[in-house]
Amino acid sequence: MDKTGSDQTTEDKILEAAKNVFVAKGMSGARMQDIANEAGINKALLHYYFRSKEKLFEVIFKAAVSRLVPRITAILESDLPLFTKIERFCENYIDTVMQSPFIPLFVINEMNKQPEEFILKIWGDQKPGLQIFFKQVEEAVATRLIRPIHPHQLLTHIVSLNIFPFVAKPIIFFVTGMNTQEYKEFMIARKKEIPEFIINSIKI
Amino acid sequence: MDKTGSDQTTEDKILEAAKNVFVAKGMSGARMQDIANEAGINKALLHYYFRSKEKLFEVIFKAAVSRLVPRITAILESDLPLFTKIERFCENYIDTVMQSPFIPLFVINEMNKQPEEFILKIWGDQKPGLQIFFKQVEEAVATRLIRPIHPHQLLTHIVSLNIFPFVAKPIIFFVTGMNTQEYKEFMIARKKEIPEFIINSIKI
DNA sequence: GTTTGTATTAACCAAATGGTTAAACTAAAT
DNA sequence: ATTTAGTTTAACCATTTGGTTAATACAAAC
Repeated sequence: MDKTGSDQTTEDKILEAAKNVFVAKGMSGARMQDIANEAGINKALLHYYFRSKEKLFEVIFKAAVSRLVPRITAILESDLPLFTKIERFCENYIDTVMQSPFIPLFVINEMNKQPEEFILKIWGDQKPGLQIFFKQVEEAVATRLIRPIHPHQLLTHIVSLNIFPFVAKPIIFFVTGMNTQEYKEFMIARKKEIPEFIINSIKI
Repeated sequence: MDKTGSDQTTEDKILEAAKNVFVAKGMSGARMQDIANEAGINKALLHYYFRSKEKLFEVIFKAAVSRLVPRITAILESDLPLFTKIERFCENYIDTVMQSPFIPLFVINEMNKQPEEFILKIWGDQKPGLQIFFKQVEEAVATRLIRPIHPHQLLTHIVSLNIFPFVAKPIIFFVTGMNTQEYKEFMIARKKEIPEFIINSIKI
């Protein structure tokens, strides 16, 4: 099967190419011929391996989401102290996304396109177990460990600070004049910058 | 021209419909027939009024961007004290976007699709005048008004906290159980929450 | 009522699109 | 060498797509 010296299967080639094209054009805008071109294969193979555009998309979507969501919610659901939780969340999130930087934009788009379907696909009919985190924040406020802040606002701050810089990459490059290596270091630095920023803000 | 009792021109109907479809499907994925359907008009009118899909898209893109970028950079370029600047930026930004909540996602997508073209279209060959803000942050650090923080990191924090919650609307709804009115109040509250959060973090 | 300019429509067009089909290719097993 | 199973290809198909065209409708001016 492998006769060109490359060790990538046709299936893997398709998945990689499809990911790039779906990210660039969205599901509707992506062309099967473009995916085939990018993968360096004949278009009929897309159907041979994945049956339809929709199914191909589904595979990539599932892979993206399953890489992100479980470990993120696991941290927030754990018994760790609040500040440790924030630190772990940030470190974990940024590490995860740096390995697949397309995920935030991809997930954001899908989430906004069909919100109900998106949520159903990821969580079914359950709710993410964030009550533990919310209660923890409320307790920390009540015991004056942290300033008064609504748990929803705090979670939004945390997630915003972690996600947005990935989708803002082009503008960060432009505004700061960073190159690729500098951007990478910038994002790695954020693993500590963000929790420090947050904890400094809420700590009494 | 107006014979149905509605005071919207055909052109306005097209623009509104196109905005919705472009936001939902992206430029590639948007279908002219879908836009015509949403506007309740004959497809040929799209070409009569706007010549081509690309030109139609351009009009909407320009309108979106011109509503956001100038006032945001103007605040950062001004002579206001640093903390006032942060407060003004957040208040202004959230007010602006709440009037056209589709803008962040729209702009984020365009920015990531073709970064160079995006930047060229908005700024031409100039640079946004953010040096004033960056120097201000450095001075504030030097004079121990604020904790040491890199200006690039601070700007990224500020913009992240303001933009992301708009594109995260579906997940915020889901995770918090908010309804539309509650979400609106939540976002209005952020006009004060965000600068407070930031200033508490950096202030010595 | 007629003319003029603008707006709207339905039909049409060539190209693009997702998907299908059958033949050809490849490699392993016999 | 032949058979088998899996992979790949080029051609094909019906439908969709952005855009065009000519006729019709509409409203204002004369």
